[in-house]
Amino acid sequence: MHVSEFSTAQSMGHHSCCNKQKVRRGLWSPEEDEKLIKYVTAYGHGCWSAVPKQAGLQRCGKSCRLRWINYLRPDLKRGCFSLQEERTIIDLHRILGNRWAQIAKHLPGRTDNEVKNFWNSCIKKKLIAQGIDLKTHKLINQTTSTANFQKERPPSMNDQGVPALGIDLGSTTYNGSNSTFDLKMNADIREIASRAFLTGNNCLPSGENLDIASYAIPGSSWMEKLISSENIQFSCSKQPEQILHEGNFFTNNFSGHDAQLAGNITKRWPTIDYQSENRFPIQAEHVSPNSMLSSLNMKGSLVRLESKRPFSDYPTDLGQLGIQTVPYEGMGHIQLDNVFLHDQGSDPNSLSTAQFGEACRLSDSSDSGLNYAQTAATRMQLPKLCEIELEDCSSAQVKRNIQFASAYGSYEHFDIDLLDSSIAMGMDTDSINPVTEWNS
DNA sequence: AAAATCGTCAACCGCGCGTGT
DNA sequence: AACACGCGCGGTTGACGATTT
Repeated sequence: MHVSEFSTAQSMGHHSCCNKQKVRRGLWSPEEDEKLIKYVTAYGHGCWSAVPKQAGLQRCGKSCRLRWINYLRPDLKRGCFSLQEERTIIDLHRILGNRWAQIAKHLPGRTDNEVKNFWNSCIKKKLIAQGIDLKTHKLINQTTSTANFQKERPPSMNDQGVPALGIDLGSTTYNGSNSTFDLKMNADIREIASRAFLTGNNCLPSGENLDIASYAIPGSSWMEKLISSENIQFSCSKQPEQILHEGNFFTNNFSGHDAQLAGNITKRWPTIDYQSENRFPIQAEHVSPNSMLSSLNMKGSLVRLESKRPFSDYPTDLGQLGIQTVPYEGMGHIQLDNVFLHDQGSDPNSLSTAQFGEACRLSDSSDSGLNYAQTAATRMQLPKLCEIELEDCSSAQVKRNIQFASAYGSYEHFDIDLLDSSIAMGMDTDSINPVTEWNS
């Protein structure tokens, strides 16, 4: 492939947009770039197939489009991927597979091509070196079970890393006697929280009401400030390294909701990234409407709902669920956008927002399905992709989960998409007794 | 020092989907 | 209904610089 090469559509079988003209192929010259930039900046791209002619380029429209999207667009980030971006890619790949365009949408300034290249040239090797299966993201040679779930996840998800989640600590400075650092809620979770806390109704399925007053936030709450996009600044006389290892630092210094929030943050404070990035990314899993983070019992990443049949096939009347006779064979994969996930179920008033890229797993102790009616009024919308995973829990639990999912189906508010049923779920279906209780 | 191999990434290719005729 | 067209996507290629042999 050389810059000077010309070819014709007839001889090479190229795109229809190249049919009637000789087109250049290969790398773009600075002159070509300039022409394309000038044209698109002035007139927009409009119909790509018309661009080369208008811009005076001997390229096909497709090539112009690609060059613009992947290289010339002004909003591209360039440069190496940050650790945070890498984790986001891994987390999303676990959920989405090789859907690079979808993944790239969650990485501002990055293109699908860039993400794909990064995955193929870099991340892939790391995961393989860690013995992680590239499709399932589980450790190779380890059976699936509830107990093993945490261990099977990529290290980046829990113990060492931070998915793109709710709260970030900004840059930290230490002047020899004091550490100062900023806390800021990221845009995703702020949007969720603000709709729940401040606006209320527009985050609820139609016909439901939320008593906002019952979730009043203390005026001095961090949460309130964070939602309003303020930085919260902390200062203390310890070195950052010391703080990192003091699990009770925040709880000793703040009270009430703030202390609980802080305590949870502190516990999840990772220790490996500080030196290199001078940042404190935080894996704060959930923020609940009463301004607390959700229970520590939350089991990490929820994100997948599986069912044998298209979601819409499930009767929305919970009483009819017994219709399914072999619910697990050839399980499909349901992707729920705008889903709100219930916490472990102990307190219907403390529903938590499942964070983007993260999820709550419906454990055996979860009563999400059973409590559904009770808790419906406090559901709110999750603006990002979310899925729910059925783990190898009892069939009764699976049934509840399906009820839970099915209940969502009764709301047009939720946008439900059935993905390819061939997607490997990495699920140990043998450990489930699917039929006997299903019909009960 | 030269050749071989590796790694990265821009660019290409073919396919599928949506839309218009 | 059938076809043409444009677009976006994921898989793949190949140029080229870096590293190893």
